[in-house]
Amino acid sequence: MINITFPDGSVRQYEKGITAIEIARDLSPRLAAEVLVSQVNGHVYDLQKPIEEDASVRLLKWDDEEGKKTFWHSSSHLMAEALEALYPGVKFGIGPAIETGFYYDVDLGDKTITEADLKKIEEKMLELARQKEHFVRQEVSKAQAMETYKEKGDEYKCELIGDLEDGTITFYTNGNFTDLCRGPHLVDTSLIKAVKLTSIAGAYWRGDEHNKMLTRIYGVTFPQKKLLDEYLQMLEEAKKRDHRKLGKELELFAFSQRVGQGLPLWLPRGAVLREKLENFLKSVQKKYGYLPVITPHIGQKELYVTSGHYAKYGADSFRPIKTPQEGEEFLLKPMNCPHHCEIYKTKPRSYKDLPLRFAEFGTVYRYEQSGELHGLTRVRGFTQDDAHLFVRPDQLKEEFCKVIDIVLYIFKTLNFDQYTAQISLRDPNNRDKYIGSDENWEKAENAIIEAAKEKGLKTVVEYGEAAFYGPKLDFMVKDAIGRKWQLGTIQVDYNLPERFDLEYTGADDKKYRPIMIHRAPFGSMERFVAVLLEHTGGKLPLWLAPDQVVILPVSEKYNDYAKKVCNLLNNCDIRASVDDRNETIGKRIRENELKRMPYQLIVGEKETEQNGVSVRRQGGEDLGEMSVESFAELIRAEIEKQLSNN
RNA sequence: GCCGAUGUAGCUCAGUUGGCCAGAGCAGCUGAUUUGUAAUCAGCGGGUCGUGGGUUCGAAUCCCUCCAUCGGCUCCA
Repeated sequence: MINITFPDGSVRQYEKGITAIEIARDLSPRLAAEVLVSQVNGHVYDLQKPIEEDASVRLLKWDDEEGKKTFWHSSSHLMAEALEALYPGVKFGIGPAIETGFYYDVDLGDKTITEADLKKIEEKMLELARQKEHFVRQEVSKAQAMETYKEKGDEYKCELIGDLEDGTITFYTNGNFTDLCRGPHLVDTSLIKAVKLTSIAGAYWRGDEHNKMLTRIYGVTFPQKKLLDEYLQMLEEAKKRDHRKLGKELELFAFSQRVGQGLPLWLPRGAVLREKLENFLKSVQKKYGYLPVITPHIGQKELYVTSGHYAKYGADSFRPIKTPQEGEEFLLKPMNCPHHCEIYKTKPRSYKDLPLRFAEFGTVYRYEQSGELHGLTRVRGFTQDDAHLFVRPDQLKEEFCKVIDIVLYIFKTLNFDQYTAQISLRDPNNRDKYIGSDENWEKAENAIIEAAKEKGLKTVVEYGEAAFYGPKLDFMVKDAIGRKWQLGTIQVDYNLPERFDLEYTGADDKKYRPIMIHRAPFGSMERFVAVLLEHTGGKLPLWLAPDQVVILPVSEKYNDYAKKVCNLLNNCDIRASVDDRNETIGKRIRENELKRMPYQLIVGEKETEQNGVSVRRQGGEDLGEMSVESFAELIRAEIEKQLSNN
């Protein structure tokens, strides 16, 4: 007999060699029906794997991350089986589970698959799922595995097997389909009740653009039809919140083919929104001792040769700008840091001057590959809410912590209450990708890790995600419908101070090198506005709304009164306008609702007589009649509440 | 940049297998209406069918080039 310990601490005894699914059946039939995969002593295993000794066992279900992952991984095998049935001779690359769903990369030879074919594949998958095919694990030798796939003519699998160690190779078979796979998998396919193949795209074999492009088919599956419906509904909701759509509808920004791709045009309303965001951050930064600076949009090529960016990115950037002067070349500013370094160098600095914090809403231009451009989240010209902090080593951690404070304050004010921080460190196996000494890298990495810990951030560490000049801390927020976005970033840099030979004089009259912190809490104005729109669905908080109030006279007779009210509100710094178009009141209300107008004031006979307004809040709530002064006070109080955030 | 899809009026979309002058709703303009909390009525104007080329008696429709957009891949200082 062996002892099995459960997550609640209870222990039961079972025969040696019992499987997790048998344990589940013993505990309850319902659990047995729902369990997807097991975790034995921390490792995820097939439910049919015999347990040979004392172990702690968790039975993972749909709600467990690993449960979902196994479910989707098995689904990708199910899809592969369907593909092989429908397209004989298809070769397979890899088919993993992803955050939502799964994909399989396939080589269809001279055949092609289009969106129209997905339905057929879905139906085949459901047909196979209903046959309750068991996932059967089989250990094979490297030679056997190689032989199988050579015979099948699948060079991709052969390549994968080539990289594996003999003795660790396993196959999984469901129905007529066998795949090289580490597992684990579901017990059988019958748990897969709903299938949706979501899209089809090209993907390079092993992610390398020099390799052949395979066809990637994305899908998602669920153990209940209801869950699929909910998922599809979420996708609909996401579509409605798409910032590109909202940007057009709310007249915030636009793109023009003539101006060029990836170069956003900010419309009047969008410009107001941006201005409000900028002013908000400026006032926070003022409190934290930042000094505003302004630098030009271009700089001599030499500047970027000094910074090292030219060597790294020069070839893939906008071409240098030539002048009538032979040999003179300028680059469009791709980042603000080199300029800020030169500001640092405008005079000798003492240890007493530090930290120095130069802030600038700096517009930069980067030649992103055309296929990468996307709405406002990935553009070729954008404005960073940038600042560079020049600090002494003994100030590094404290300054880093204060930057984290700013980021968190912004998140709180804008109701991003779910966020994590990613600590991006060097790829330990590929150190020549980075510039700077090992010693400095270690110091910088430790400073970030400690600061994040001190601030109690929920963090994940990613190796290989660091910038080439230093490690960074990136903030990821979850929006109102659960999608993750990367926003602000804080980066430690020992490299640029070196390259620009930045110094300060210490108390001992010796020269020292300051450390630089790059930071952008929004990331960029473009990206932040995009995320904010998707988060709020366009219902911006009152203090940010480009239009806060519209006044609707019931008929022409009340236009003058409406204008008077409008003036009063404008004088209180409230962004109000009159909608006196010759349309019914119902139509004007509808249109202003569609524009996400926070407040609509209806004025007619009653209101004119009593010097009042009837207040409708966005969404339809009727706040009744009140004086103009009370309304202005209501607005003031609401904004104050939104900005105080304590 | 690569793979795939798409591109018809300011917006959202129709336009059968190539065939008279390319359509609708919304928006716009004009007029009527003077409106009380999510679409008043009528009339009018508006398109080189993304661009350039080709096939054809004839092209929005078929073929090629380029441009842009979308979904991915790669990338993201």
